[in-house]
Amino acid sequence: MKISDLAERTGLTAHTIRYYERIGLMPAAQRDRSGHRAYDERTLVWVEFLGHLKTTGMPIRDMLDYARLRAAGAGTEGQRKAMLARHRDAVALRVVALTECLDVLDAKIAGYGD
Amino acid sequence: MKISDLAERTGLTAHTIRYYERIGLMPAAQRDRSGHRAYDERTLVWVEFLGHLKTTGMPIRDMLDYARLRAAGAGTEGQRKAMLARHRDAVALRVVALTECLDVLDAKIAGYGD
DNA sequence: CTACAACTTCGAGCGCACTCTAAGTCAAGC
DNA sequence: GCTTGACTTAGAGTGCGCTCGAAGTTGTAG
Repeated sequence: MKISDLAERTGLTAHTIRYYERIGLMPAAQRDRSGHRAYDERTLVWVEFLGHLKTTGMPIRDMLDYARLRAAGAGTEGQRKAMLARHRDAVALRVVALTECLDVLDAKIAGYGD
Repeated sequence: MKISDLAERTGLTAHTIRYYERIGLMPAAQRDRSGHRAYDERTLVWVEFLGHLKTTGMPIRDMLDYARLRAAGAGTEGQRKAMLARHRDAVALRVVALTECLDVLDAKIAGYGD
């Protein structure tokens, strides 16, 4: 898979994918004989997971912490699990806050009449 | 109410409140005899409402559109209601997306075992 | 009278997450 | 053989939403 294919399948741009590699969010890509990046399905899964973290508002610096633990391999599972659990709880709180805001918005909208 | 009081009651800083006024998110404040900004309860309500829009991810440029309609007064209620309704729907979609991501996170966390 | 905190304006600076440009390389199709 | 287009690098630029600093004024407490 070339960078343009990965871009299409993830919704990122090739620019953004190179940026992610540069800052360490993605491991250095394999290269084909002409020096172009060549990706496999495992990379796709990783980028999609990063997408979930991004959707839920995790800052890149935290994704980097997670990526570094992942790169460190065995022995870091506990820390990774704890990180994700903390993040999960924060997201759940945000869902509650958003739901409350929806009520406020609905009330305001209703207040405008027809 | 002085700017420091409004700051304390809204959780914003005085710097941010002046910034909001500068860009047009808040109407030019009344001044006391020494030139200091003096706020009433209505301003507090407005800032709290801006807080709801911010919490739900509305960009400042959209808040500005809303603020301008509000400043224009009567006759813009329909547009304001439509804006809020569109925003409400977008927020509802985000809540759904976040909830789906929570499931993904839970699955991932469970995958790490104990 | 003096010290001090809180206010004022203007404008620069910052952190985040991209986003784009320039200049160059390479493989495939006509 | 030449054009086309996707790739490569390094580094600069962008938009958002603050955030801070400098320099000056004002009201209150001791």
